Amino acid sequence: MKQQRHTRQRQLVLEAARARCDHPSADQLYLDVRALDDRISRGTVYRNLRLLVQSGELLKVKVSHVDRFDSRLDFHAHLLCTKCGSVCNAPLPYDGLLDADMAVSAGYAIARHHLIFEGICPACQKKARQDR
Amino acid sequence: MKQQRHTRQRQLVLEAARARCDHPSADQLYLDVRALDDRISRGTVYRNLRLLVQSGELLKVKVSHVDRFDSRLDFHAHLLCTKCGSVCNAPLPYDGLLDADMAVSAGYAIARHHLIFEGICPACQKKARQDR
DNA sequence: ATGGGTGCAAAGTGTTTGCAAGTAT
DNA sequence: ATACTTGCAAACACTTTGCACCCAT
Repeated sequence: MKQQRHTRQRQLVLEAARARCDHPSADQLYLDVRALDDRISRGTVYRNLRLLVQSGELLKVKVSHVDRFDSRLDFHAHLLCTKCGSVCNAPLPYDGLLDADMAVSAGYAIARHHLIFEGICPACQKKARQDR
Repeated sequence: MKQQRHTRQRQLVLEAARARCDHPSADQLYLDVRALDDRISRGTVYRNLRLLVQSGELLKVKVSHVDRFDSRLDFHAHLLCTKCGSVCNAPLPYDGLLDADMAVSAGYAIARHHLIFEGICPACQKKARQDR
């Protein structure tokens, strides 16, 4: 991998990602950074996000068709609200044994697993009750 | 939901999806159907896939940024090979208890979960050994 | 000075949609 | 006859990329 330089833009992107815990999309981060530096471009944000994921400073969360990013680096499960689209961390420890078992039974060299719960978040449930 | 009609094109799309067990993408299905009817359009394939998912005759498999489809309708885990991009069914029973537990501990109304293992499939492992 | 990084705009990829004509019911 | 469906092409959303200039090392 090629040598990474320290730039103001990359720093801004990383800080923006760390400032959020709602697993923001690239575009959300672009808007956040844009509020601090109105000259930064989308291309730069996307490029830096890719670099930051490559160097392990961020993780990509694969919950929907759009890429989302997470500054929390330990593996963990996610909760996706199918109503409002929000993504939260799930209160559940990562089960490495699952990977080991699957490696044996399927013959794959398992690196990790993704576990995503789909449902309605408490806020949307409450709203649905009020609207009734 | 509006009334669904039976059309030759929809039938072709459904049969094409059922003929594969590798969780094909919309474009792969388009190519398969296109081989049988060279007048069908991409738009029609996409539209019918959406309708077939809505009516529960197919499931969308959310393993990557591109939509993939599955004619197997029971919930099950998947294995994604990060080398060749193939997707297989995982030999693991669906754990409904996990959903019930998460509903309690997170306060979500959980509908289901997605479990995706990432790793290298046996074929790619073998190829890697040979290339060494 | 060197070569990675930036801003911009254009291109790419996968999917959806408006429209006029066609067809299942 | 009605209104859902089709083929086509244009539009869309999200992401990547080519280029000339810039700047961290």
